[in-house]
Amino acid sequence: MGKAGEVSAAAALRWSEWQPLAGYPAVDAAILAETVDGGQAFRWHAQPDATWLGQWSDHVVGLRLGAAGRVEWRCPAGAETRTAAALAIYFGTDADFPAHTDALPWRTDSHLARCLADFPGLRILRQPFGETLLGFLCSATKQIVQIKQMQELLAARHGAPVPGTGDAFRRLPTWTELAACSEAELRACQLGFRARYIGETARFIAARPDWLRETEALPYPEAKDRLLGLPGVGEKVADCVLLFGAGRLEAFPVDVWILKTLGRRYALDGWKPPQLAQFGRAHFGPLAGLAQQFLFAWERRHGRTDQVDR
DNA sequence: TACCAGGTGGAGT
DNA sequence: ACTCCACATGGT
Repeated sequence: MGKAGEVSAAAALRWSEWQPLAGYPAVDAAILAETVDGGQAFRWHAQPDATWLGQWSDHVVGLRLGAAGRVEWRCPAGAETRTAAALAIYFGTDADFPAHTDALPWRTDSHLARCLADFPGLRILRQPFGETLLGFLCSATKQIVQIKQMQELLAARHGAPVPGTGDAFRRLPTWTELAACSEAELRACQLGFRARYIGETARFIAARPDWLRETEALPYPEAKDRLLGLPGVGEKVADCVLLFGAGRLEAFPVDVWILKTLGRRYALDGWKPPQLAQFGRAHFGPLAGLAQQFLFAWERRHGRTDQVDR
């Protein structure tokens, strides 16, 4: 299991040819890394051959950078057609992120302008709604590397094999599968106190087969209200699920990094998360969640230490 | 070794 | 409504 297992599994599998990711901008390696491994998704792993290996739903994808920063992908041989369709959704290749980014108030916000310039091409992923909920239920006071480890343990121990890959890859468990797990089994996946939330949420969702699909389809305020009713889901997790798992770019999650960056760069030190969320919506507008991702990435790159350079 | 991590919920003011 | 704190556990 773990990274070594994935490497050998990836090597043993018969892969498709590499092909360009249509409709995706040229990026450098750091931007690609920030996009797939910067805290939106938790199932992408850097490989020793400088490719990325990622999974969502029953999709398995390799990514690499080709000439001139063009992103190329491959998948298990035979899955090319359905993977191409899934990639378009996942990476939002039909969405106009250049226009979205240009619509942010960077012209009157010099810090935002600096963030956009630092991560050209960064965008918001569109992940499966239920898997996004699981990932962010695991995220409370955990580092990204640990959240990734939890996802791998959950998939390895409780997820079904990905069809067409032998036993090389496993999906994340469905909510129905999670509902069948004991809390001890969940805790054994390093979930800690999150195990109870995940177990209770799983039983709630498993008893309501249409609940997730209906919630994903609702307008942002109603969808958020429903998510907030789940144990372990508060304002921040609900907004992450809607931003990264439902394409709601107005969702503005306030985590510890956004708390820091708004305090340091916008002179809002001491403001509470609810106030900051309101500031975010008012200042950044209907695409506040997209702005949030640039601020988050910039602060994690430059703000590790406590310096406050204005 | 301390402190921190893409927080939440419940108890006590 | 606001504040404080327990909750598990590995990274840095």
